[in-house]
Amino acid sequence: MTETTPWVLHVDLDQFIAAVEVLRRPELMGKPVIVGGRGDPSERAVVSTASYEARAFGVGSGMPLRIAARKVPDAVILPVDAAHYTAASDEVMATLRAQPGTTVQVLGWDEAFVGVRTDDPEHYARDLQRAVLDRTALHCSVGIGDTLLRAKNATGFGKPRGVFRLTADNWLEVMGERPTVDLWGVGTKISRRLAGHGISTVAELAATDPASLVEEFGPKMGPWYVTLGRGEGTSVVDDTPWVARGHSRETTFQQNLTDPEQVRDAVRDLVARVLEDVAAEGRPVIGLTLKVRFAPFVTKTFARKIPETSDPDTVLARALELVDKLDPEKQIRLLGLRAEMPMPEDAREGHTPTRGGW
DNA sequence: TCTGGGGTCCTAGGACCC
DNA sequence: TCTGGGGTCCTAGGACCC
Repeated sequence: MTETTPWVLHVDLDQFIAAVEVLRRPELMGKPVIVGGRGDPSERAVVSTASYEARAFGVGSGMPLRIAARKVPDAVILPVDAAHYTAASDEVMATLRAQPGTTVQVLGWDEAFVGVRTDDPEHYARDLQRAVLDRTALHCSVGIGDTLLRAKNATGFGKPRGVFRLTADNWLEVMGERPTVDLWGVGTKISRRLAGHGISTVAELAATDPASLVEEFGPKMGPWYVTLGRGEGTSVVDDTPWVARGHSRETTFQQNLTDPEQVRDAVRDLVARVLEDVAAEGRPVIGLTLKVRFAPFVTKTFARKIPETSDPDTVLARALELVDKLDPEKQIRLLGLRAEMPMPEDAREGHTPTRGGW
């Protein structure tokens, strides 16, 4: 073979948000750092990222900030500074794109797939880690795979600061006995439903007849879960620019809302904020979704298509019509508004229907 | 312990049409 | 009068990811 082998690398920054905060406040090095909400543990908020020192106390992403603060009394709790993380992320992604021969597919602030041709992917991964560290002073882990899925699942075994390879050769050996919830794309709900069919491990899922899951999960998702169990799927890293399908804003009220007029005020505010993002792209609005969380934790959504418009007053009027569907007796703890935008034809073309980031 | 904010995609069921 | 089968569009809801 004269051509070198194509590989998928999954680059994942270690404790990204906490690490970025420590960089601009070196005195925090080695301390338990928790970033979340507005940095006030008495408010309704959750942990975005905890440093490894804080994780040692059992704190993790998604945990209520209040609980995290209780677990680590001396933790330094900081507010989320999205603009700062975006800037740091851009530096990291620029570094990846600057490496010879790479195709970069960004998944979020702190991770990306990198497609590359090489006969020594471990060596390439170490070069990548060094380049990122030299330019941004941030450490990352790298998963190597022959599919996106295997690369993504490999990264966890390399953390922190390491490299791990997962291919068709060792997939079942490494992943086979693990619970299905460890798979990227399978959460707690699906893993429980799979268990109801006698499928608990990755190996069991991989050995399942795809057609047998159609009734439970539908024509696409049933067979797709078997694909996940096998670690298969695409090997193509896709760097075509991302086109937003919509924009949304949400607010959680510190005290539940009961007054309908307050709800209308909140919707006016959300419309204004959503439209800022939509207007920035110069695209019209074609649909609205109002998402409401009632106390304690029940979510309802109300959606409607609307004639294409860029007029803020029209959007506001339509949004307020959705508000009228709410039961005024119910206490509201979260309000979200999403505006959908038309997809350009060329962006829709060739788009692979996938979920959860790819 | 009590659950943020920003996204993506899939499915079911009803309305409507031929 | 009661009925088929196929298709599309829309709404609501669910699940997942970072």
